[in-house]
This record gives sequence, structure tokens and C-alpha cells, in this order.
Amino acid sequence: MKISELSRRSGVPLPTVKFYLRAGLLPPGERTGVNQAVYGDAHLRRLAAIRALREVGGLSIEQIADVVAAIDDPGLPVRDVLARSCDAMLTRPGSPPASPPAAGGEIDALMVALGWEVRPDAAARRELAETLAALRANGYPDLPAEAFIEYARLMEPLARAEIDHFLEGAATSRERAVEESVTGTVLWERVLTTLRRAAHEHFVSQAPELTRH
Amino acid sequence: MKISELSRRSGVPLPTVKFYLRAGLLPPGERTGVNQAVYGDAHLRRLAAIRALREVGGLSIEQIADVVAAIDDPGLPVRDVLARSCDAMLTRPGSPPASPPAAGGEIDALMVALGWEVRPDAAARRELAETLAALRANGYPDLPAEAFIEYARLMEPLARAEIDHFLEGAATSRERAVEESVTGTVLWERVLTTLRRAAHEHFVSQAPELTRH
DNA sequence: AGTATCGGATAGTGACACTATCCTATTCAC
DNA sequence: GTGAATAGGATAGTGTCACTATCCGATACT
Repeated sequence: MKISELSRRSGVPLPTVKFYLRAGLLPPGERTGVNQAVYGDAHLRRLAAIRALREVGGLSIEQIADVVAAIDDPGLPVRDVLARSCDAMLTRPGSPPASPPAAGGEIDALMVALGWEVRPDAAARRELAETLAALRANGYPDLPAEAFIEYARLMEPLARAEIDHFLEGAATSRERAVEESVTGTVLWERVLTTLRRAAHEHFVSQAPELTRH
Repeated sequence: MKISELSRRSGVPLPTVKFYLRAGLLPPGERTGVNQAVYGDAHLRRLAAIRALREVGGLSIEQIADVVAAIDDPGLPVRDVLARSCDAMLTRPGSPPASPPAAGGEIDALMVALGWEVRPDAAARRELAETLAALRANGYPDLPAEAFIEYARLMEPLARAEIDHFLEGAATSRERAVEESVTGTVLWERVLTTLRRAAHEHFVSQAPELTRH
């Protein structure tokens, strides 16, 4: 299909499709002439993925560019694709990696306690350390890092199942599986957090009436 | 303390503090003269909460304004504060509530199946419906809404424990408990999602080596 | 008395994600 | 074959957002 049809079928405005092409989010179409190119289903899927990462995941264009760079790197082992896109998704738009957070050592100890193999420089470590610091500044002044363990144990079987599902898919088509694993990460994350909030509302509404003080 | 000390102690630049005052995120200080005012610890806590909601939660100024409007409404029952701030946090910045998502009915049925009491117009319902639609457009074309049930059952005990903890606090000081419940919602959410991603990395690294294809 | 700081108002900045316009070259319908 | 309708590519413009800078007259400290 040509670019106008790609735009129409995906629902993404044509200037935006061009913008994504320029930014490298969407690979170029197959050239059929000096100024003509055709696009395929992979482009449609990629556009859906970009919109999901933007609108549901809230990622910046730059973050998405990092993610697709990992996806489109043909020689990169699957595990590294996931690691790199996880890092990209956790690296906040306007934050230079200025100061290693103070709580970093505690998070390292936590990972050891959990028995989790996570790269020493994984963005998730920094993220957890920062969140621990933020919790301490917001009503949990003496919170130990071990408080995260029960949450971690809860996520273990879930993450396990998700990775198993992904590895099945990866055996057939690397490109699709990897792309879906990235969108799946942010979409299922949204499912999880929204269900948590709905459950909050449910349990609060079941509690005895509380008004002011 | 005066505004400059508030700025210094909180680490928030003074023009930004003024900006938050103007936007209504920070309540005005107690006036001691025609052009003097003093601020207290509540203002320091509020500033920490604002930064957490902005930087960790990624909320817009407008969303935070909605949240603090609920917190600062003295006659509002606690359950309604949580409901309103949950809605505000889930209402995306630039999205007019244009079209009720197609999957809304399925989510309603899901809530019935779960036995959850959630307002019919809760933002969480729309959010779940949109996420279901996004999943169907991104590699799960026939996903039934019931697929969310196992995630929901996983969140149930967690949400239950979090609400119990919150209700304990609410019995002593409404203002602090409510504010902490809001920051806690977004901060613990970040803990949960980051641990999930770390667990992904752990399980992928344990899988047999996969390269291309 | 004189300098510093205050609160309040207004305007400006930089980043970001598009969006619009132009241009030349090629297709496609007839 | 020919003329209108795209194609692709480059460049510039727009709107939003979260600050940030400047100005002001009025206190407050020393």
C-alpha cells in the first residue's frame, strides 16, 4: 500500500506518518521509484505499536525511537532487546542521569535477597531507588527496602507467566513477538494498575462511612 | 516560615512555588500583613506530594489541581476523595471524553463477575475498556475481557491491604491520611510496575539463549 | 535610612509533538 | 498522450505545557 492508504487504514494523519518516518519510528517503505514507496502490514502493526506506546505508555518520541532501534536491530539477542527497551521506557524524558540515588545500595541488596538476576546498570534499579526515596519523603520516613519484597513476590508468578507466553511467540517470529512483548509490557501494566485502582475503590466503598474530622 | 524558606527547604525554586500557589496546588499562606504570609509544615508536605505526583506519577498541573481540590474539600467523605482523585489521575491531559469506548459493556460485565462495587461512571472503567481495545489492536485480536480476571484476583489482596492501612491512618488525621493515600497510590504503583519489569528481566535472562528468528 | 525581601502580576522561554506548506516528480484515469 | 491527483521530501509554523524571569510597589530587617 502507499503512504496515503497506510495513513487511512491506521487512522494516523498523513503528516504524522511522515513525521514518524523522519524520526525513525517507522522504517522506510520499499522504494518503487525515485519518489514512490510501498508499505506493508508490518508498517500497520508498527503504527499501532507506536500509538500504544505514546498514548497508553506515555512514552516520548525519543523513548520510542530507542525501543524500536532495539527491536529493529536484527542481530540483537532477544533478551537484550527486552533489556534495552525496558531501560528506554524507564528513562524519563528530561532527566540527565545526574546523581546515582542514595538508596541504590539498598536496592542492590534487595535484588540479592530476591535472588533476581538483573543487570547492575538496569534502569529499573535506579527507578526503584528513586521511588523508595520518594516514599520516604511522602509519609513513610523510615520505610526499609525490604518492604518491597512482598510486592516483588506478588509479581514473580505474573512476570514468569508473561515471559513464558512471550518466549512461545518468539520461537515463531522474532519481529512480531518482540514488538508485541514491548506493547504487551505497557498495555498489561496499564491493566494491572487500573484494576488495582478499581479494587481500591471497591474496598473503600465497603468500609464503614468515614467523613471529616 | 516565609516563602523563601519554604522554597529553600523543599528544594523547589521560588518562582515555581509561586506558580503552584497561583495554580491552586498549594494553599495560600497565613497572611501576617498586606504583603506578607507565613507557611507551615503542611505546605512542605504538600510540595513534596506535588513533586511526587508530577515526577513519579507524571500527572499534569491540571490533574494535580483536581486531586488537591478533592483533598482540600473539608466536607467531602473520604471515599469520595479517593474516587475523585482516582478519576483525576486517570483522565488524560488532552483527551476530551469524546466517545464511550466500544468495549465498555464487557468491562461492566467484568466488574459484575468480580463482584466489585465501582461507580458506573468511574474513569477506571473507561480506562480498562480503552486498554482492552488497544490490546486487541496490538497482537491479541480476540482477547476476551475475562482475561483480566486473573490480574484482578492478584490485585485484590494487595488493594485490600493498602486500603486497610489507609483507613487506620484516616482515623487519626484526615488531611495527612488522604494526602498520603494519593501519593501512596502513585508511588506504590511505580514500585509494583518496576518490580514487574525487573522480574521480566530476571526470567528472560534465565531462559535458554535465543538469538534471532 | 537604606537595603533586602515580600507577595502579586505579567510576560517570556524552551521543549515537545505534531501540522501545514512548498516543491518537484511521477502516477493514474481517461 | 495529457492533465489532475497524488507521491515523497524538506522546511517552517502551531499549540500546549510547565515553568522561569522581570517588574512593581509595599513592607521588614539593621
